[in-house]
Amino acid sequence: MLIGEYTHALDPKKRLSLPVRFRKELGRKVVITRGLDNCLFVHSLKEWEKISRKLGELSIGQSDTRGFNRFMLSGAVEAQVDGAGRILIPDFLKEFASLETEVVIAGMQTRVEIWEVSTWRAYKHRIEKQADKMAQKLGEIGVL
Amino acid sequence: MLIGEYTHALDPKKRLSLPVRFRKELGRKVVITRGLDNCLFVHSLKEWEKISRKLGELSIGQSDTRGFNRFMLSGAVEAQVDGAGRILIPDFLKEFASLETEVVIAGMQTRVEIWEVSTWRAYKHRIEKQADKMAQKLGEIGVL
DNA sequence: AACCACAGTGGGAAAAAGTGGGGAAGTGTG
DNA sequence: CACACTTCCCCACTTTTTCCCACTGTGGTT
Repeated sequence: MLIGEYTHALDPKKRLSLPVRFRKELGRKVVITRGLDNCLFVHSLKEWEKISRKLGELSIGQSDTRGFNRFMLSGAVEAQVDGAGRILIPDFLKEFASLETEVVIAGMQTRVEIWEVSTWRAYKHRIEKQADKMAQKLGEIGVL
Repeated sequence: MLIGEYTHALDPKKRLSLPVRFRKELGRKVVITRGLDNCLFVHSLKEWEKISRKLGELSIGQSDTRGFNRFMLSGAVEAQVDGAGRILIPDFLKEFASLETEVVIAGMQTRVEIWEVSTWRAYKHRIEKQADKMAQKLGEIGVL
């Protein structure tokens, strides 16, 4: 289960070490794609196959589907995990997510997200303000 | 059943010992998450599985659902209970709940909550006041 | 009252995680 | 073909985490 939040450094060589807790589940090869809300998605190869299958099933007749497909697929990159548990972030993805050197790596159950730390903070603040909504949702799923 | 209120110390290594009364029910592995009103939730692995299943069912298509999911999942951490019955609180959760060294651990039936002692006191005062009001009202209408 | 058992706490040492950099190998360009 | 540049593999350093053991105070028992 990919969960938790970690802050790591993106080094000058654009390498990013994955948190140990994620390595086993992600495997030695991952797929990085553009994500939603200005972050990157990282999937294990297995998960990615599921996703690409689903994308393939979507009708290509609709232009918004076509757009979404291009968004996901054109930005997808296979990345090898090196001996130290790091992956290489390609330039265009680094730029897409406005990554500098401090980066947040967040587990989202089946995928991992990569955020520029400042973007992440801003996003989180926005979410945390909506405590009432959150309480409602928690109630809906039976936590409270 | 997790009930009762305990005050424990969060040591410099960010370790927090669980009250003995909770240990059996929580098991050797727990999941800590962000909670409401500035506290943390601690769930047994079993309880957490229920929650994460529900979370997984939510679509990522809607932005508010996405936000809720990110709040819950990125804020969740699996924690091993060590030989002395302690768990490790990650930095970002410690910060989220503004934990210093004195911490309140409260049983809430199916989950445990962790509060910074000052936050807890403030919250309790607020609730107690409301309780007075409520009791008064109940009295007025002849229930109590 | 002395004793024991155990919960909570603290600290030292070993192991591992994260990070940084050198240099070989590979790629593309002029 | 030579050059610049990126990628990959390896080693090394620093900090954090993990594991283990020991101290203290409390509550209960003999």
